[in-house]
Amino acid sequence: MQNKVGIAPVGGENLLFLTDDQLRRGIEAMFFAYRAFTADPDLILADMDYGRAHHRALHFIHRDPGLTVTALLDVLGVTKQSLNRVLRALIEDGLVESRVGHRDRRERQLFLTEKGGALERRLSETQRARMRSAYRAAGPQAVSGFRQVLEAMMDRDTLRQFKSLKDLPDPS
Amino acid sequence: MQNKVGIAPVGGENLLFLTDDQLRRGIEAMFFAYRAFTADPDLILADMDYGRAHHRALHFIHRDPGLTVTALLDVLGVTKQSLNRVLRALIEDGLVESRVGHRDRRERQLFLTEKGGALERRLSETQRARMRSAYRAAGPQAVSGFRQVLEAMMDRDTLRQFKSLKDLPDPS
DNA sequence: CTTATTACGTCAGACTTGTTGACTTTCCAA
DNA sequence: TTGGAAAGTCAACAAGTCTGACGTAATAAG
Repeated sequence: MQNKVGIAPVGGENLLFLTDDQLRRGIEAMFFAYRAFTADPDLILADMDYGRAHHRALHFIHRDPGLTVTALLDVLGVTKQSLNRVLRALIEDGLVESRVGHRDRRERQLFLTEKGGALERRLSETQRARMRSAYRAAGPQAVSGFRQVLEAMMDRDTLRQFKSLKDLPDPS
Repeated sequence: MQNKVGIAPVGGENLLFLTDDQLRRGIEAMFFAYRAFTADPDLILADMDYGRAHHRALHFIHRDPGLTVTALLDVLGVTKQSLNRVLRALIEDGLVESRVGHRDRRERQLFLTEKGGALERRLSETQRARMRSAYRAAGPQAVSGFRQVLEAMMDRDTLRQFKSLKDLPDPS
């Protein structure tokens, strides 16, 4: 079951890093890094009545203004009932605006209000700062590897979703 | 606020990758990759009455058999009330054994039973398989960068915790 | 020896985030 | 005009987290 040898059975390269122990270290690094990664926004959100779910909604509405509820549902991978509660709170508090779709009027298109944009910036800036610092410390080559491994970890559908995310049209 | 230029103000290197847009892509990659990363164990756990919290407990008991409840609390970063519920279920179901500490009899030392070890292996093997495949696809240099960036993202205490984790004495 | 502290366990109550299932409303399209 | 898709709503529940309070046992400190 376990690979005690530390050399992959096939493949000509030096694959010492594929020992179970090295893989376990990678798994643990993901666990610890993700916790650190979410720590800063969580601190801000804890003061308000919001949680991580609200942050995620704000993030994806910011990066693709006017997206429909279904599209948001898709990218977040939760049920509409779950998202609805979050969205309702954000709309009631005036952070998100829900407009009737102009092509298909059944659809709702979501936009951040000025207030919503302000909170999104405040949240994402802490996360960007951490990421920027990590990128700077590790260097360009490491960043490239970081991105390569993360993408290779995604399943087909997730990767497709990730790749299809458009660039920000207007970095406000 | 936003860095539209795309070149870091200081630093002689090519720091194009530090634009806000590149940082946002990194943030999203973390989000999607972490979701994929936990998907396989979650599927297995869903069948039983267990969740991600049980998996984490099994993982750290496996990697450091005999650790005390306080030590586990520390590494997981949750409250004892939260952990207690998880631990009680695992002990009642015969996956974890809690022995009175031989040095300090107030302490409880935690061990996996054979049954617990079997589940831990089943869970971690799916995660290792994904990580192995990602590592193989990305190559050794990318793996090195991946690890560097993840470590650079951790805060001091988390990094200290991560570094202090011992290697597995007996990869059973 | 008495007292304080530590480690652990437990009970109660709350919140966030997720789930299913059932139902209504709206509205496009055949 | 009617069927079906998109969206929203309500109810009930579960996992996992939290805080606060309390009890017990064992060690450490005085």
